[in-house]
Amino acid sequence: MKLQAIRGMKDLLPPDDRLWRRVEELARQTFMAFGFAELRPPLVEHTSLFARAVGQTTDIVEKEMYTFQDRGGESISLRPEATAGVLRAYIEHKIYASPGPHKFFTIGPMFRYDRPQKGRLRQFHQLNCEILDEAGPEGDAELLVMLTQFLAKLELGNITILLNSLGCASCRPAYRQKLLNFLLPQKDGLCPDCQRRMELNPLRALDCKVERCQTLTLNAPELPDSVCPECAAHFAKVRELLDLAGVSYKLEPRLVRGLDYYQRTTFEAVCGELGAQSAVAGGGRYDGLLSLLGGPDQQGIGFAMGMERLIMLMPPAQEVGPRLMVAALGEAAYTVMFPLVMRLRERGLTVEMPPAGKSLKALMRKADKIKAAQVAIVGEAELASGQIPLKDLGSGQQRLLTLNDFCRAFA
RNA sequence: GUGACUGUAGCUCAGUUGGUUAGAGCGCCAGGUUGUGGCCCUGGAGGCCGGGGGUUCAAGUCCCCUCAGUCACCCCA
Repeated sequence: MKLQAIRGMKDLLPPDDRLWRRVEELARQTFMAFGFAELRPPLVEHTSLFARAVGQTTDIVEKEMYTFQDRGGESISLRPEATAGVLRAYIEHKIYASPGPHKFFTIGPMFRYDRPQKGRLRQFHQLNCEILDEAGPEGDAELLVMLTQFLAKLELGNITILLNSLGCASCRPAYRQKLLNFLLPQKDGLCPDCQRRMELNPLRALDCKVERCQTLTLNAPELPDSVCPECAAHFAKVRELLDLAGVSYKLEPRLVRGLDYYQRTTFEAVCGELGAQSAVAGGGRYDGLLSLLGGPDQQGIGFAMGMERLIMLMPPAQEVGPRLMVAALGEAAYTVMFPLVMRLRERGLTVEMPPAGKSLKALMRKADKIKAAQVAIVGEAELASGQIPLKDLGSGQQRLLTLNDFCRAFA
């Protein structure tokens, strides 16, 4: 037996649990203020759902999914992203029949069989938001404002929003051809990856990291100049609303998303401190995806944030000790203090009471080690006098309280 | 899937051209100190040297394989 976590999958250990809770609580609070409700799809879906939604030829579907047969012989997969499951639920439960827009958020683990590195795990966690049955640019803007507000509340700093428009089903094919016409004559000069990209997704050649490819594509046609008037108007309105809301962003004509379903507005939130995996959030509009999955002819837009990447940008978690430690010297003291401690806990106070068998020195060392804010020492003498010393470990000050006052002190 | 670097105590790391019984600091436990912690002193526990194979009289050290970690490519959040 291998006593070792699966590669690329990590245990969440204290004190980091505090960071995770803070992110999740802040996310729920922020998303709900914008009218989002939580939708939790299963972690596993039919493989065909992801193949259809994410794109048959994407790397995610082709080589990164955890796919296996269940005992009934069906091909099922661990979700590599959240949108597909949310849309499936939206269609299956006919949520589209009631008036939109509908706003959902999903928080949880995603799975991709990648080679682990900084900011990249095989089980990672995303905060995911979708607005469905929303065709107008107001939805795009609202979502981006919400994302910006959330990142600001986390006080991460140094994050840039990159914004682009990919065009729609009617104008993107023309652009794609225009780009291919530009790339084809210099195919031999491009890196092997870009030559492959020309087959699969030529737009990706635009953000290649190889210097030679960047030089060769310097004068390549760019998206915002090539989209149709409708897409251009949509994009202009999104930017106008963002300006009104005071959201700053950077236009990035070469920003391309890797999932097939994105159209029109796309965006990414990046931070240089993260190393190679610099995107903390990414998303965009996916008009046409609902109908592609057999749903209604409604539009949608969404984003996902990588929780591990957010947390890497936060200051490290500090151990926080209990508010009070009761040091009971001897069984008699323990018996008296036990019900009191239980009552304090009932009120929500964090209280520790180690077993009675230890020496005073050991108890005091423990109080220090667990960083208790205050210590009450109770032994034979205190029981006899009815006076309990309560010591503040920060200031070193000590005061005497009766048992009654002691309980009241923490009310 | 490709490449580079790294695996020695709970943690951070030493360990010589291969050579006796593998070390340090921190942490942990106990004592110095019989009811007041942090500092100091003393003692103690704790190691399949990631795993397997090979070379050798002899391997933590050299070679091969493997697993894992880290970073980068790729991909993406």
